[in-house]
Amino acid sequence: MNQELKDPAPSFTIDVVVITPHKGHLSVALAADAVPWDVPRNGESLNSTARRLASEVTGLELSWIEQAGAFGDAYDHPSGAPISVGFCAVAPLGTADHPEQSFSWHDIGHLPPLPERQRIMVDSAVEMIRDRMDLSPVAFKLLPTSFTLSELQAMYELLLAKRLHKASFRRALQAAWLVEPTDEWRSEGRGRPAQLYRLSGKRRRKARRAVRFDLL
Amino acid sequence: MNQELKDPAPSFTIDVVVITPHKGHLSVALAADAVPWDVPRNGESLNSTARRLASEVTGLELSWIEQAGAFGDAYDHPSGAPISVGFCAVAPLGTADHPEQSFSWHDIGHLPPLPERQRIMVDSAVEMIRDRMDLSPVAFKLLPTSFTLSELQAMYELLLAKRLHKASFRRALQAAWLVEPTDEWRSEGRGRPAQLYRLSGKRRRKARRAVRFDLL
DNA sequence: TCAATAGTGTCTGTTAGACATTATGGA
DNA sequence: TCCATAATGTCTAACAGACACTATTGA
Repeated sequence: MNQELKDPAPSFTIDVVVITPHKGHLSVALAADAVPWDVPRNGESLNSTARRLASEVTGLELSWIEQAGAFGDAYDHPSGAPISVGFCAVAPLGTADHPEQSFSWHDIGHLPPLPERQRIMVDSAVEMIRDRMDLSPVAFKLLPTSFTLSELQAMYELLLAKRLHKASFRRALQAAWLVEPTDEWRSEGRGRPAQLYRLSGKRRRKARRAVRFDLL
Repeated sequence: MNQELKDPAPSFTIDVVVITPHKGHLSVALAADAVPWDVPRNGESLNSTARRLASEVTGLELSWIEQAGAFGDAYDHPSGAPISVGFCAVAPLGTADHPEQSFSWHDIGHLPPLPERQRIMVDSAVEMIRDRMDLSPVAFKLLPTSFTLSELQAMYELLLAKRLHKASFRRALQAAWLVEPTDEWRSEGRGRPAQLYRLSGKRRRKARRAVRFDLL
């Protein structure tokens, strides 16, 4: 990364908001009270720059990372660049338990003061996850590869910030052929042990949605 | 606009894909076989630059214009800039009937060769409209302020590229309190005249959507 | 009159959500 | 044993889609 301003201001930067669940909330990785950012190296694309940054932050190859857009109206940015391309990446549960050198994780509800442009980016990244979770398996990428259905539901509830109906949640999941059971079970304190599931690679039911008018 | 390269390559450009319905298809405005683009003037924000460009293209103040993201991996762009911020704007039916000086409208199914970066932008803009139409009144912005329900349905069918059920469409529309009738009627050739409606400014029903798993 | 389009009423299969019940472990 | 959690079955209201029907105009 290039967080020390040794060069003149670049023409644009790539900023990556890496989000992971931690202690029942969403957390974002920061370095020196700023969202990790860099500029593309020779011939590097926007996406591959973002992927490289994300793997530096987490030590993992993240499987969900998407562009959130260009941000330039707020000029406060560590680089001095006129615009920054913001990316949103998600890391699975547990990533925040072992922070990489020079990064730390912060609850999105209690962020330190950030450069204005990056504060807007973090908000956009969270909103982007919420908007896309019914079209993209982003909620699954925030969990380990195997998980209980209760954990999956809790993740949906965390992202959507509302309670869901257990039976309906599982029925919809089953109808979509989205998960498949493993032969493992997990006992978590009291209560009946839960079966572990994983995201199924099989064909999905074709989405037979009616037109909705859920406008604001 | 700044389509003649008199200055050195800017650090980024604003490109605006203006889309309007025309003869039963979607059309996009081009100038000299390129999507209109410019750079922000002194102190101009990304959004206001895009709005200015869009009004130069259509002669109107467009009410739906959103950023589609930053595009930089395809280096072919008239400006020579390393990245461009793409916007998608929609203009109401009829806009393409009276083209402004130096702009022309092209069916998105039969576009002339465009700079690679801009071809990707046009695809993204169309996809963006499709993705957002159930959360944003974008379909209404592609119609005049008053319209028949059949016209509205035809617009939804054009954008979604599939046929819709008439009775269901109207029921959902009514349940959402989305439109209100005017006292005007329109007779279009043969058949019973249709009542004109407009987008209602009233409170919407709160969207009581279940969780969907419409993943690919 | 026929043709064409607007608009509505009814039926049926599907589904979301409420509720209840069974299953299975730990304390 | 009691309690907590997993998992599932049943009922009901709401709704999408199919179909048929009426309404109203121009040719």
